[in-house]
Amino acid sequence: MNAAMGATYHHGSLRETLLDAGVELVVEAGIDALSLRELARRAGVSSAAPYRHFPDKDALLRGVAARGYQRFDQALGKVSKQCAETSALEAVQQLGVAYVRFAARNPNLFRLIFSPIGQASGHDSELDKACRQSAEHLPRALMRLHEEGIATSISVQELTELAWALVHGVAMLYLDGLVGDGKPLSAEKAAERVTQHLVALFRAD
Amino acid sequence: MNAAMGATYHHGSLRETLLDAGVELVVEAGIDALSLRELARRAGVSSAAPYRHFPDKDALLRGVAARGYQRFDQALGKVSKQCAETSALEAVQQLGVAYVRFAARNPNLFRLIFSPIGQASGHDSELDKACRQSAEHLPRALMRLHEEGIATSISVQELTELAWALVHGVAMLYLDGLVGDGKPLSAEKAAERVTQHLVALFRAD
DNA sequence: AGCCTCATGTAAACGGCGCTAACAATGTTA
DNA sequence: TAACATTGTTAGCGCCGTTTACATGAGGCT
Repeated sequence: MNAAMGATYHHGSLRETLLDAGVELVVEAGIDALSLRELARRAGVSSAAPYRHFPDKDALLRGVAARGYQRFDQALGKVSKQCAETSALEAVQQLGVAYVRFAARNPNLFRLIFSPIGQASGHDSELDKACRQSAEHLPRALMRLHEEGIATSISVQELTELAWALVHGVAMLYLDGLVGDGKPLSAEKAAERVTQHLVALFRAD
Repeated sequence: MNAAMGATYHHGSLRETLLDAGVELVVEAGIDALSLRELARRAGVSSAAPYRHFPDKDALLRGVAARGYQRFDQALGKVSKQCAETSALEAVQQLGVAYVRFAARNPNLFRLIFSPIGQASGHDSELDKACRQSAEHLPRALMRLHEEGIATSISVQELTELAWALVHGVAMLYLDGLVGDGKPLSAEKAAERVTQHLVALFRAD
């Protein structure tokens, strides 16, 4: 297929094009603004063409969610690597901040991946994989914590629930404008404040 | 207006009827399942009738969200009163459990009130009021904590952010099926586990 | 009572949506 | 080259949100 295509009947990479446009549209205007017809328009094909690549709109949205998870995973993975040589406590803190920062910078993608669509498992292996991968960073960092002899009285699973719930809650409340009590607190500040208490809890153990 | 109405031209309480039907529909089938036409059908009026009471669909959804917040506020208020004579720590813990329990029992309402629609402030005074009210239970309980001399090194606002983020995160992750690691953990159990760590943090302070 | 007015209902229409069916063009392979 | 599978197109269905023009009836005024 010719990459520099002109007026060919077959698009050549419609599936990818639709997913790209889908991510773009979600990022710019939110989930509700996405319609198959609009994506088809942007890709320069007819309204029915997307159905050759996705059984229905939800399937396409799962594809978009999968890409969102991949970005999320990359953002967390980057921080994990950067903190490979710091203390485990520092790594956990940084991971928490990165979690909230991603939500703040990509609110629509974040809302999508943690919506029923993004959580529909068993339909899209790519989504499932990306979801699983992005959920592994926190447990890994907490495992390091155990290895350093910190907070060993609590199981890694329970530590994960605790830390995950905390940063996820901050992220969600931040997106809803419910954190900061009026003042436009930055997402990083909010995350730092909260994760510091978490770290204090670990230290106290 | 006659309450036991027959074939009157004017409905008499269409606004309330629509909101009732809206809550019902959201509870049963989720936000996306709600359409103005369906509500009109259930109320036995024409498709355009709802526009005499709501400028658009979002306005009606805000009304539904306001009712959701009122239920939420009631659930938390009930627990607050029950815990008026217990220790402040116990009250905080019970409040956290009630928060997650409400989310688990009313997933669709919970998702609605913490969606952009439920958070749109300045449009619906009833919504704003119900939102503010339901957000006051936690700070009040944490204030009692301070009065008992617990965790006084942290401001009530910061305590609120911490506790709120934690329980909100648990609630959200629970709705997404992301807590419990496979096993069907009850919402109460999940909330208890997490809030116990929070209480431990307060005690350690 | 009769009338006016206004709130609140109806009917009909518009464009946009998800989705399907029938058909056409292209790529692939024997 | 001929058959076949893939991937496009066109046209149309029913549902949706919303608007416009019109109908009904309840309450206040004289």
